[in-house]
Amino acid sequence: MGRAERRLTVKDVAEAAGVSPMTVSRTLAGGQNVRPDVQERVRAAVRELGYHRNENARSLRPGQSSGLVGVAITNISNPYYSTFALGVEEEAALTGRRILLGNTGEDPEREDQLLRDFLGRRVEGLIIVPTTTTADHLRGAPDVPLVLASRVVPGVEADHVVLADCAGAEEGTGALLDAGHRRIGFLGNLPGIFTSSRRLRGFERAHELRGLSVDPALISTGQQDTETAAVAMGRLLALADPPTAVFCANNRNAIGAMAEIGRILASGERTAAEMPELMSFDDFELSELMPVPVSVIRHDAREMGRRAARLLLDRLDGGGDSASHGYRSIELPVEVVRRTR
Amino acid sequence: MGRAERRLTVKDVAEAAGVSPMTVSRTLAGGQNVRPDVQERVRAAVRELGYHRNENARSLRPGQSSGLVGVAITNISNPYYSTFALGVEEEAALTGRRILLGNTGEDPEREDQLLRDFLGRRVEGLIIVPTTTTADHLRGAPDVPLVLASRVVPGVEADHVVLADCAGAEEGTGALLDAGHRRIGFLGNLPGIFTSSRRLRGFERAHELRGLSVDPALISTGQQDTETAAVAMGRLLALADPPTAVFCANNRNAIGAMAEIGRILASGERTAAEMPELMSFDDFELSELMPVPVSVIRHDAREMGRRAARLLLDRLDGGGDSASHGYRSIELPVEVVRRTR
DNA sequence: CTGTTAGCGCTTTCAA
DNA sequence: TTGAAAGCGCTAACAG
Repeated sequence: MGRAERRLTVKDVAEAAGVSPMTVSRTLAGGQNVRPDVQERVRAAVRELGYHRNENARSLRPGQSSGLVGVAITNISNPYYSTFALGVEEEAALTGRRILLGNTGEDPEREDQLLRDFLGRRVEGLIIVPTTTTADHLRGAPDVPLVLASRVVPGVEADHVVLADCAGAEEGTGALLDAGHRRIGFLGNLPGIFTSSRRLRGFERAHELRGLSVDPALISTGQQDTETAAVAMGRLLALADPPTAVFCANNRNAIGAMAEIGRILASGERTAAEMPELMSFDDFELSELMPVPVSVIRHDAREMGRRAARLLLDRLDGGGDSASHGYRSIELPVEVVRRTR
Repeated sequence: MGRAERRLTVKDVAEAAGVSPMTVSRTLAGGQNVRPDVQERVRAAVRELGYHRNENARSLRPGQSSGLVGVAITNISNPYYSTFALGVEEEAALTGRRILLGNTGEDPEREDQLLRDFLGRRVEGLIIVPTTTTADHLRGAPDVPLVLASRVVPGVEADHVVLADCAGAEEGTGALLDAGHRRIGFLGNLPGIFTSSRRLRGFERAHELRGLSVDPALISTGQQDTETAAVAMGRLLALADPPTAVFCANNRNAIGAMAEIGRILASGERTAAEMPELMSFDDFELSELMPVPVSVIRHDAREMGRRAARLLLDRLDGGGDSASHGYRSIELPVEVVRRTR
């Protein structure tokens, strides 16, 4: 119904309530110094007309904030990131803020555009999962607080929350090695990505600590989605001396690897017993029901979102206090859940 | 570095470039009627200072739009909705718009707040997955175009895009019945929800068409998450005469049901052969690898997001033209993928 | 307790 | 081609 031709303003409400715009403004701001009966009249007019104040105009006044937090993630449809976004949204909502969400798709240029746009919309702060390790745009400008999540960019000083990538990968890999595995494959995404390289380092370190070497032929990186991960898994399985276990550095690679295993099982060429077991950095739903054992390195993406938001909100609301201490760094723990045949 | 103390304005740029604010504005708007060399000077100053215009102030002028689309979904962390959001974001980004994302958590009150907030931020349009069938807040006001997705609210006239819930559920259920199943369980979310009731209707209709009746004891609704779905599944399995197949009306119920099956298998009390097979409305990753066959009713959430965005953008950019014809209704097809033992 | 004035950053309109 | 003035909707600061 009633698509208002002209947007309503304080003036309209003021007129309807028989008061001045200022009284309307004060009432809407909480009602300080406005007689209760007048407040009631104003609120009635607001309801009647269906008025809601223009937050953009409001945020134009100095000292008024936009109530917006810019969130840039690399892939909304990855459950890991969407759960992360949920955590940010929840925490931001607690302070009455909304999130402006953008998808970078691992494209530094899109990330750059996104950030400029966010700033243009006067977000109070930024929470981003950076796409790249070159960070000119990040270093360049942000005149608002910035929080990095999941990945850190060298040279950019900012609050950040990351996972215990290296330690988790080392522990998970160690569990496989200690169980007797000697040929362990590695599937990861782009090598330049912070989490990737940290997880690979953990993988390697577990070997080193035990005086074992890693066969480069078993390492495949660069898979960003489940399709390419499945192809990479196929290559590992086709080796003359295939791995007896495969470490998947994220859920995309784990899902792809598992799908490839499923394909081979369905073809009847090999049995589940002949297939490598998996270790997945990132738990995923029903991972416990797979035809081959899937151990997982579990963590809480939602909590990571909440913590990232907290870091930001502390700076925004904590006043000069929290702003004074240096950049804060949070490393969230991960939990290795081992599953065997 | 350089956290600007005072935000930069056109004036600062104008001063730096030795021109008037208007010239800066014109240059940034595309450069109509500005000498090329002057434009270059302005752009240099913009780069130099790291200026970006205040979109909020900009959108204050009449005729200027905010470039924002409000998106309210019920649960970001549900892959179905996050993929939907991705589709919306992609399509909106094509026209230079951003999405303001909010999570309602199936709470009508939060939805209401969210919409008011969105309108206050002068979104150009709204795309929402409504939480409820009572729609006073929806009918009430929206002075911007509204698109409903996934669910429709009776009495609210708005463009919408939904799935072929009823037909899909009927086809899926029919496939089970035609395969000889006579006791089919049903797990769904809140009965009041549009998709739920449509899918239940399809389930029932498949029975009716074959002259079969549905045992009410096999129908369980109200499960919103995987935990409660697992409990409900447990109850079905504990019946004296348990179902031989279970129809899960969405991915949350399917995942929960499957988890429960897995738990029982792990306990060794029963074998996979003794477990019901599943029919899931919503595909999910690796559904083909489950210990019992999972047939899926597959659809494209991302496409639904894109289509919803298109409906909205057509009204926004299509001018009075598209605004003239009545509300448009899109029903996206689903595909039943049958898997058997 | 209430109203008036002024101005946030931007751009449309009009004049130079 | 450029600039000056005016005002979008709102609210601090200052009257009254």
